[in-house]
Amino acid sequence: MSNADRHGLIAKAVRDSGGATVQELAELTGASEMTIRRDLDTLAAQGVLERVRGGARTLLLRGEEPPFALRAHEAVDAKRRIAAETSALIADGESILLDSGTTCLEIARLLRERPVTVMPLSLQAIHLLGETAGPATLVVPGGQPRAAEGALTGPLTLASLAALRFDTAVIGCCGLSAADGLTAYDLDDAMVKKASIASARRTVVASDGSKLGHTAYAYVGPATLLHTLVTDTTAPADEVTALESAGTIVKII
Amino acid sequence: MSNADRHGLIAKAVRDSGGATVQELAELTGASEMTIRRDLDTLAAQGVLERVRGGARTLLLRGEEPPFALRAHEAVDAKRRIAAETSALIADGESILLDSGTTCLEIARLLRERPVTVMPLSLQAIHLLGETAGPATLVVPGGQPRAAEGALTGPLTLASLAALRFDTAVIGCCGLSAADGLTAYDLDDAMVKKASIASARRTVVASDGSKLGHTAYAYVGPATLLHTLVTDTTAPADEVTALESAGTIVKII
DNA sequence: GCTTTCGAACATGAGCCATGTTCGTTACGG
DNA sequence: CCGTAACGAACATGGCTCATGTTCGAAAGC
Repeated sequence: MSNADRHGLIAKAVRDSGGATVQELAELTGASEMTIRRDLDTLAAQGVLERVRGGARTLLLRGEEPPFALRAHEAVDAKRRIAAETSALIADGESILLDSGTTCLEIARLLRERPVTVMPLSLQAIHLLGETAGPATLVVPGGQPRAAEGALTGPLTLASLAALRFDTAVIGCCGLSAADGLTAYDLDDAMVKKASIASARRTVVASDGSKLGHTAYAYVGPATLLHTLVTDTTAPADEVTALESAGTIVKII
Repeated sequence: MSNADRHGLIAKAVRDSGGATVQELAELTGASEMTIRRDLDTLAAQGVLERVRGGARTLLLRGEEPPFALRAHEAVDAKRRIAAETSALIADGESILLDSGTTCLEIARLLRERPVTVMPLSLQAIHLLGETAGPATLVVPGGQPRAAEGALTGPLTLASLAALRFDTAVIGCCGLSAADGLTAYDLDDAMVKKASIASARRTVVASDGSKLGHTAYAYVGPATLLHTLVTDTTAPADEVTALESAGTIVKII
């Protein structure tokens, strides 16, 4: 079992029952108590849980998004496939706006090898595109990063978006439905997504099926703004048909 | 001998004589030819030299700056000490503009642990400040990074600078003299430095002594714009006195 | 004050990275 | 067109780092 797997197990156990003791977690994972303690410290630093004497307590409220460090290791396969398909929708030479989130980070990994211009809206993607001298051209937007998420937001980000026009905006999402449109967990994020869509000729949403039919609390815009949705087979069929009849092209991988 | 040491030796040998064979370099460093080939590939990717059959040729013109990857390992000690002194000049709570370059990267490492707001002008420093959740607040400027240097330049950078005002601008330099003022190797860089100084109440230059009395080709501004210079004992005494009589406070570490 | 938990320090082992060696392939010179 | 030298892919090896476990003294809670 890898380090990340164990972290996932612990986070799930703590979230499901609201808390757990070090002993319980050691039994559950088969690791020693010392290792569990170290894991709990790590997860506490990531904001996944709260350390208490004897164990840990959950910090996550229902409906809230789990932290980036955890999501990055979940459903990697589906994300890779969605990323590959999204990348295939993009032609050489395009200028691309790339949203924050784990799926978009996978897309950044692929775009690095393509002759395109990319402006990523997360620190992780900036780092990925900046450290290797590939054929891709990197443009950095201004902004203030939101904690571990690394998503750039605020007036500097909006100003950078306002100053440029893109061929394609690749957007990740927290919630999408034909009825409630595109939604985000964070108001600042929602503003950035809104401005992103406005600055691009075409909007592609890359999202695994679990987000479809779900509605987060910050409204971005109606589903009719979206040209294409790339998702996987876990997407609910009724949402897919509703989105398609609203004019969005849906690619199911 | 560490990897970086050997790279430094190879780069120096190639630069000094304009070129070298794999055999020569293997003898010089005591490494195998295969290792030398791998090193040459790495250095070629960094833009330090050009690979030719049987060896390598220099790419650097006289007076040009060696690439970032090499400078980062040179005179680390002096840079650390200059960085520490520069950091000491900054009060908690200040908002700081941090220039690109290896010395400023060391300063970023120290500022990470301080309750300050930092806007770094290089990708490396953004990454450093963004990955660890320290007390420092990170603000990212927009811009286009210049290759391996990671220095942000262009209209987006200038716009970000124009939108903000800072307590202190910490500037690295390529050349500084009382007569010719502050100079940079790159015109875009020079424009950013100029705008940086204009956006800050106070300008601190952090530079090892080798840059003093030296003049690069892109003019930034007169030495009278600088409030404080932090340098080391290798700084030429006559330049130091000339700068001091022009009104700059000089700290020699 | 007693018990349990905690975490610092050290031991250990697995995995990774740098290096070297071998050998078939490729490029240049005659 | 052939011979020689260089090249680089593939594998072997060894050092180093990182994760894990163990021990034990300290600290926290009952």
